[in-house]
Amino acid sequence: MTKLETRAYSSYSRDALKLLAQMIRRARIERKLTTQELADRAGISRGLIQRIERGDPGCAIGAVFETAAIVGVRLFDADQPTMAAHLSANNATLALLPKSVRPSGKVKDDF
Amino acid sequence: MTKLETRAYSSYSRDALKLLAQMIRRARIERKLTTQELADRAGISRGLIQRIERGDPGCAIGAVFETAAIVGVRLFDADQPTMAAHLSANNATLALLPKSVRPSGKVKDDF
DNA sequence: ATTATATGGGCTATTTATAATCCAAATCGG
DNA sequence: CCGATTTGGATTATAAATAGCCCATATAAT
Repeated sequence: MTKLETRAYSSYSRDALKLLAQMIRRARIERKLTTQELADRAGISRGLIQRIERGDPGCAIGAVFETAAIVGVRLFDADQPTMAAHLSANNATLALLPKSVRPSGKVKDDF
Repeated sequence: MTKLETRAYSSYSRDALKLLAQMIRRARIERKLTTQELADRAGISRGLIQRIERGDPGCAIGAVFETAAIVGVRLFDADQPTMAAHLSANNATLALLPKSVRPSGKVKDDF
């Protein structure tokens, strides 16, 4: 039985997922890595590599990101120092933001 | 009991995960959305939103990407048409690549 | 063509994530 | 300060992912 769709995904997140999956697969092949070799390096099973390269939404994001990192796919188009910079910058901004949110009035969206 | 570390993650993928988590949390607060409201919109539980904003590697990537999309966090710094373009470009490239990989000789890496 | 092997897919057992609670503490608006 | 509510964290039952097999097919190198 093919599992029939449990959740709904926006086309945006579905495309992002597919794109990441394709980039990983392409990078793996270009680096001449076997699915098994990649699985071993990532510490996961070959079957999971297959699901990752298929863009399965149910895969653990940690496994996907780790796999991407191994084959050299850059998330956020950024290297580590750049990401670290963004992290601390975001931390600073987050510190200034309210710690809990009150939906003022009835409006939930701004546009 | 705090679950003791099962897997190892590279610092790169851990940072990428944290960064995405922070961007989501920041975007949610800036949009004045309650964790419950965001959970409802994403079709997931509030507890999962908390783990997503904590950068938990075990979260399903579909749930994370969907949540990001809802609060307006752009994956790959790209809008939908841009991603679609990358998708088809990648498809074309993949078609030219070998369909299966043979580790030539003993070398697994190229550098 | 032949041979070795990579890939795709299915299957089951086990681990893990997720939902749905509930509670205590923190936070914000009045 | 007070009251309402958001948030964080724990717990438990359920659902789902993952690992580890297996087999058939496709692919690539010789």
